Amino acid sequence: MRISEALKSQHIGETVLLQGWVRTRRDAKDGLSFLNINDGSCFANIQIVATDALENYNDVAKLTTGCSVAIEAKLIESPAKGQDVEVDPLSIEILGWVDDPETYPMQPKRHSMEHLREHAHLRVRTNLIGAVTRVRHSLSQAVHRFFHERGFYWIHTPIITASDCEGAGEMFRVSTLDFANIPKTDKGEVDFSKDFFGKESHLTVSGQLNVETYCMAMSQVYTFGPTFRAENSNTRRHLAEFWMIEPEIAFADLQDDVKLAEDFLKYLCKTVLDEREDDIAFFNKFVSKGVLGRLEKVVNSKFETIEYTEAIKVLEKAKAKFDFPVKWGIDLQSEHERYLTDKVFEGPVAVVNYPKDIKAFYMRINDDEKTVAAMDVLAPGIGEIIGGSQREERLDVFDRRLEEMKLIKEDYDWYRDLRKYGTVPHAGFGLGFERMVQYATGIENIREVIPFPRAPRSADF
RNA sequence: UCCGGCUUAGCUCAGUGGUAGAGCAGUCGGCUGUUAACCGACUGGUCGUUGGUUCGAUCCCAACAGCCGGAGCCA
Repeated sequence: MRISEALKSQHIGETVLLQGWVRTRRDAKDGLSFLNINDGSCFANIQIVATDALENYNDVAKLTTGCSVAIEAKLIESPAKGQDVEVDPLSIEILGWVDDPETYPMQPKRHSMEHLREHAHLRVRTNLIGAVTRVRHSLSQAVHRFFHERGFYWIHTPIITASDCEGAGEMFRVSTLDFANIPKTDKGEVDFSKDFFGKESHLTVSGQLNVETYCMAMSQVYTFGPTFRAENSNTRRHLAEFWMIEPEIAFADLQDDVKLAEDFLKYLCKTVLDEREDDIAFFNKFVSKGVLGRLEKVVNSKFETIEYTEAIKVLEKAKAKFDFPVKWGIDLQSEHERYLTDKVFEGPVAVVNYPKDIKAFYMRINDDEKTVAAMDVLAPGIGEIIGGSQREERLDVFDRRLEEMKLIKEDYDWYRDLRKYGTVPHAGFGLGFERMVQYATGIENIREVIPFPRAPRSADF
């Protein structure tokens, strides 16, 4: 039986098999030891009251943090404060000792995040990373459930791409060429026709262009998978490998897109509150004091939306001093985003209709010819958590935009086909999954919310 | 990549131009059910790396690496 189940008082009196890892051992006196056991099923440990009535009590009294045990357990009402249920063990089988307990890296105390990262294979045995893992799981399940309940299809877009037009950042090269002997063309350039795919290929930076094709038949689709950026970003908000969720909806405009983002974020936050109460209580107490309130606020309050042009006016009138001067046409800097989320709205806010010059080629030109139908959802403490837009569905307008941005039309042939053949208004957005986990847990550094973080000069384990 | 700070015992941290300390962990002993138990003893360190200044460097200087915070790129 999992410990989460065993802790329910309805099982008192039952004899069950519990299996897990020792978190702490306390000796009350000679012949009486308390073991706290955790199996990952919930935040709480279960307490084992071991006495010298056990035939191997001498060994049990030597258990240290990290040892694995299997316990034939009678669940009883606890006579002491601190827990309702505890275990009167019939037997304790020691499955695995800890070699050299003094150097076991996961001690029952607070560790630095750096230390935990250096032992990424063991850090999940801590309260913190265990709780993150459960929240991350609940969120991923909620992502699929949300879309499934609304009739969206999950599209498995490719990880490897030879299309050069995703345009969302530096890419990792995928190649089977021999670095020591690279084939060259007559002009002395690398001859990618000799490479595995017959041309340059990379890891995807976004599944959006691919998922748009499926949207143009299935109407409501989404991707949820790994994404790669070779940017040399050294911040607490960036990873080289991260998971992204990208829904795409047909017969929809920017308002529909904002509404979808709002419903989605609310659904995710509500799920975490419903399913991971114990873990969120822990984060709220020890990691980030306000995280519970922030989640409840997202669930219970209406989403704020502000026009980019209005946001600029608000920032221009702001008493706060900004390092970057505010004027119409600039991209919002971190300090501006922070002012909007923390001072003006005190919660997540969607900023819509940005100047076209600072946004991507596929975004739909508004009637004013100066802005595009883009939206960014900004969250306190995270910054940009969602970026999305209504897509340009008019072929002539799209082609003009490509020309303006000096992009090569032929590179976008299959993407342009979607506008040639039965085009419809459509929109979508991207949500950085790890940023969502950060928001839900209050964890400061993104490297703590993914099991094995990949970042510049960092790909251990 | 840029700016600032940090790097000392297994962990979390004090500290000093004359080669180092605490708490926790560990080991041993004690304690009539403990809750990160408590009490006593013991064990434990080429002070991030490389070079320089100095009679002498863990301490001052430089470079490098890593981490943290901020910025840029973005999700």
